[in-house]
Amino acid sequence: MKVLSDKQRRILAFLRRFREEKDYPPTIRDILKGCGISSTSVVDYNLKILEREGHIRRDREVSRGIELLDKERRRVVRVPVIGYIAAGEPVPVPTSDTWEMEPLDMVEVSSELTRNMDRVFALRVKGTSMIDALINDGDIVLMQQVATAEDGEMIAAWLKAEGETTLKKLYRERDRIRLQPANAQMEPIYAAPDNVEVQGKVVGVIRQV
DNA sequence: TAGATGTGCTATGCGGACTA
DNA sequence: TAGTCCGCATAGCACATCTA
Repeated sequence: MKVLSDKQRRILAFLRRFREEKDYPPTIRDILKGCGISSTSVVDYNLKILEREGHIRRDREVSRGIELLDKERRRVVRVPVIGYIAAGEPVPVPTSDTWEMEPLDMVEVSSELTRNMDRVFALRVKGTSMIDALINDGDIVLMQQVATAEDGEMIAAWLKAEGETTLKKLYRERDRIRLQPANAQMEPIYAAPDNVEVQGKVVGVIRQV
């Protein structure tokens, strides 16, 4: 395998960065601008080399048809989708006894997303209270089962008196807990500290398009 | 629906480095 | 020194999509 030139490494890094930021591949002209190259033919020339060397795959039939072929294939882990999260409906969070319970569904996610944490489960979101945090109705949130959380963390909070579970950001105030929605149209929920039980914190989101 | 724009690609040629 | 290769620039074509 040939050693890549600086320009080829720059293009490869740009492809990775663009993919992570936008979740779709760049055009040749995006690469041109992003890498400070002055001609599309230079981009094409270097993409041909990257393809030949097995760093990328190109589909010339479609626009943005550049696919990164990472050498270290990402490991995929299966996460159980154990229920829904929405105000008013309790969520069946697994305990140590019920961890192996039958899930509604399973989702496959990159191990990078779960960062090898244990006790990770998924919940399907019902409602739009976290829409400003880019969590919409139908999305799936990856949760880690924890008993406590830091201020500002997004959690599944069990309101004992109301018998409800809700997905909100947690803030501790003097003598109460504020559960803050990420939706300008919605008011925060205030509750006594002993009425709130943290069931898990959000570690990732799988968005529905 | 026509023109504008975006995108991918090719043909051609130039300059520098290397080699026989 | 001429030939070859590499990396690049310029010009322009074809096609798809957008917009007035």
